[in-house]
Amino acid sequence: MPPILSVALLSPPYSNLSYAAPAFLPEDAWQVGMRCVVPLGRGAMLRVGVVMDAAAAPPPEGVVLKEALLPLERTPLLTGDYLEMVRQLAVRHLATPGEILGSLLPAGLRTSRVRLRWFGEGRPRTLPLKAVTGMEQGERLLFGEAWRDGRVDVLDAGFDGEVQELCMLAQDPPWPVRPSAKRQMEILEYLLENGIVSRKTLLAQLGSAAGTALNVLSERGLVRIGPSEEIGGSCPAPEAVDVAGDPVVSGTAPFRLSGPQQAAVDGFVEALDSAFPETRLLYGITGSGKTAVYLELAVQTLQRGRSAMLLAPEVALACKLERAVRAHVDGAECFFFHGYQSPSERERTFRTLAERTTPCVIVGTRSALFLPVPALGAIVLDEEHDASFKQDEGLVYQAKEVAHFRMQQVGGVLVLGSATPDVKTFHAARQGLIPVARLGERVGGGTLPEVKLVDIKGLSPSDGLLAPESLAALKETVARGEQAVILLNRRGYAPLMYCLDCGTVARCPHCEIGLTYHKGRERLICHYCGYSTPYPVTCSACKGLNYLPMGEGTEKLEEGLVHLLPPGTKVLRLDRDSTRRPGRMEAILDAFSREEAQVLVGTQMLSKGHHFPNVTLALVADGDLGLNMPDYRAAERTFQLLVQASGRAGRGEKAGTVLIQTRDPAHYCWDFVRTADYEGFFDEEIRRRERRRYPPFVKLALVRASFPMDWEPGMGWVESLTTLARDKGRQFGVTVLGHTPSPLPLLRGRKRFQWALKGQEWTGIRRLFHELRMAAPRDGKLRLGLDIDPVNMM
DNA sequence: GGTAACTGCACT
DNA sequence: GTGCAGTTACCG
Repeated sequence: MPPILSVALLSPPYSNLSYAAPAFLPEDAWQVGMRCVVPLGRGAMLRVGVVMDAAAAPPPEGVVLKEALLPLERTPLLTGDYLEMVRQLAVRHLATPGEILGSLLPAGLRTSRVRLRWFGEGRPRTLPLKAVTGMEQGERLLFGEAWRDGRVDVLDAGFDGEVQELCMLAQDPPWPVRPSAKRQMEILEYLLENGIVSRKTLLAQLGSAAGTALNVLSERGLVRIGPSEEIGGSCPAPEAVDVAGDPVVSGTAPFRLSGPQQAAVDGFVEALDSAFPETRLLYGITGSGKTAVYLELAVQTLQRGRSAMLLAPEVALACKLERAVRAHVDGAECFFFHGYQSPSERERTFRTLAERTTPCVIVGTRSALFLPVPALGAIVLDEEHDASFKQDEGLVYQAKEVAHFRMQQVGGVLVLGSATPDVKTFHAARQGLIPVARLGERVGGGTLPEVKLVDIKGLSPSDGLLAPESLAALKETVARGEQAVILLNRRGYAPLMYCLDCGTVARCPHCEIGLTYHKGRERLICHYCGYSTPYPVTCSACKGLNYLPMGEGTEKLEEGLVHLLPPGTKVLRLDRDSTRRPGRMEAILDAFSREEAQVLVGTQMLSKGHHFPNVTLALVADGDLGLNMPDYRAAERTFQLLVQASGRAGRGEKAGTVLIQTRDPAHYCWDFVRTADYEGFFDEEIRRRERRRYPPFVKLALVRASFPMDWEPGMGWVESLTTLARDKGRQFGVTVLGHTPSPLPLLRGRKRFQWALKGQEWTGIRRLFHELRMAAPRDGKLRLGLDIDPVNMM
C-alpha cells in the first residue's frame, strides 16, 4: 500500500484532502512541510498544497483516492513547528490550515503555474506540469528517476517567460493631465490607491485598453515602469545612523551601553540561555536608548547560534531599525521584510530563509512574524503598545500573541519594548507575570519637555484651528531658528462639505459618512470605504455648485500656516496622502531632519519614534479627539499618543515645550500626560477598568454582523441572533451586550450591527460565536465576524 | 477557483 | 422537447 498524504490546499476550496503517493517516486520524496501539486475535481485542474501528514489514515468509505502529482521541493519548505503554528491559527480562526497557509505564503509559492526543467537524455526539456499527468508509464518512471536524482528543476512562474514589469507613481497629485483623459486619470488613481502594481494586474483591473494610456503616462514621467529588481522597496542606503537616543555612532564601531542598558541586556540573555520560554518588558521613556538594547540582544542571540527578529509597528521605523542593525551588528546577515514589498521580493526572502540553516537577523513589520526563520531565539516588538501590531483585515491576528506562541514553541525570549506599554502588558508585569527591565533616563542628557494645556473651549471655527497662544508659540519657535511639529489627526483639506444653497452635507453613498475634501487630488473621498468622486461636483440635492469646505484637515493646516508664519518658512506634511508613494515617508522625514523645513504637520504617524534634535515645540491641535471615541481604550490611546508626541520635543540639547489644545481641560488624563507619568496613569486607568469590567479583568470580543442595506430579512436575523446569543451566553458564562448599531452603521452599502461579549475565558466566547455562525443563513447575505480583543470598536 | 450538473425559461 | 444562461454543489 502506498502512503496516504494529507494535503492542505493553498487556494479554494482550501480543504485538507487525502491523496495517494504515486508509485513512480520513492516514498521519501513526500515529506511533511513540502509543497506539492495535486489534481482536483473532475477536470484536469491542478492545485498547490502543503503536505500536512505523510502517513495519514485512509479517508472515509466511498472516497476514491486520487494520486498526488508531484512534490515541488526536495526538502520541506516548512518545518513541523511552522505547521504547528498554522494549525493553532486555524483553530483560533475556525479556519482550515489551507486558508491560513494561503494567506501566509507569498503568491509565487501558491501558484500551480510553474514549469519543470528536465535534464534527461539529450538536451534539457522545459515542460508544463500538465505534461506529467499525460505521461505514459515508461516515461513517467524515467521522470521519477530524474526527480530523485535532482535532474528536474521547478521553475518559478514567470521565471523564463515574461519579466515582471512593475508600475508605480512618480509624482503626487494633482497631476498635469487633461480632466478628459479618463483612462489616464483612472490609472493614476488606481496606482495612488494600490501602490506598486505589476503591469499585468493593472491592465487586468482596468482593461487592456489602458495599455496605451499607461505608455503615455510613462513617457511623460508620471508613472515609472521597470523590472521588479529596480522598483521593489528596500531601505535607502545606510548612512551614519544614530541609535535612537544614543549619541551618533558611525561605522560599525561597538557602542557602550549604559548601566541600565547593560543590565537589561543581561536579563534578556539570561532568559535566552534558560531554554525556557520567557516574555520580558523593556520599559523606558522616549529617548532612553531601547534600540541599543535590542541590537546588543541581537548580537548575543547570534553568538548563541540562534536568529533574532526585530519588529517595529511601521515600515519607516523598521527601516531605521534595519539601518541600525547593519551599522552595529557586525557581520550579521540581515533580512528586511514588510507587507509593502513586491510579491517577488517577499517570495525571495521567504524562500531564502526556508532554505537557510545558519542564524540571522530579521527586521520588519508584523507580517515578518510568519517567515520560516531558522533557529529563532528572540523576538523584539518595539513600541509594543502600538495598534498596528494587530492586523485587522483578512487574516486577523495580534502580533504579540503570535510572537508569544512562537517563543513558547522554541524556548525563546520575547521582548516587548515601550515607553507607554499596553495597559494589559503592564498589568501582567505588575502581577509579576512579566519581568520588567527599566531604562530611567534620557541618554545624552536630554530633558523631558514642559507640557501645557491650551483651553480652546471658546475658540470659534472661524478662528482657525490654532489658538492665539499656540500660534504665538509657533512663531517664536520658528523665529528662534528651531523646529516644531503639529499633530492633527484629520487628513485631507476639509472634513465637511456644506452646500450653501440647500444646507446638505456631501455624504458617501455607501457609508453615509461625510466626504472629506482633498484639495491636492481634486476629489471628495470617503475615509472609511475609499469611495471618491471628482470635485467640483454639483450638490446631490439641489444641483448647486456652492459647496463650502468646513473644518480643517492636515492639508488645509499646511496651506494656512504658510500665510500665518513669516515669509520663507517652509512647512512639510506627513500623512497617509503625502506618503502614499513608496519612499516618500523617508524622504519627508529626512528633509525635516535636515532642517529643510521648520514645521512638520502630520497625523499620528509623526508621533512614532522619529528623532529630530532641533524640534523644541510639539503642538497637539486636537488633544480630545481620541477621548470621545466609543472605545474603552480611548484614554489609553490618547495618553500614549500624547506622551509619544511629547517625546518628539526636546530630544536634543535644547529644552522642549508641548502644547496640547483641549476643550476638556479637567479630564483626569491630562495630569499624567503633563508629567509623562505613565505609572500614575496606569494606576488610575486600571482602577476604572476593574470597576467597569473591561480588559484585562475580562476577555472582551465583538461580534459584527452586516448585510446589504436593502436586504429585508436582515433586521429579523439580527434580532433572532440576539435572542440566541443571550441564551447561549447564560449557558457558556458570557455576558452579551447588544445588539447595537455599529459606530459606523452603514459601510460600503451594508448595514452593520454588533454585540459586545464579555467572559472569563476565550473558549466560551468562541463557542458562542460558533453557535451564532451555525444559526445564521448560509447564503452569504449576512456576514458575521468575531473580533477578539478589538483594537478599535469601529 | 473552476467545473459540471442543475435549474428555469423562451423558443422551435 | 431543446437550447441556453444563470445558479449551485462540490472537489479526496
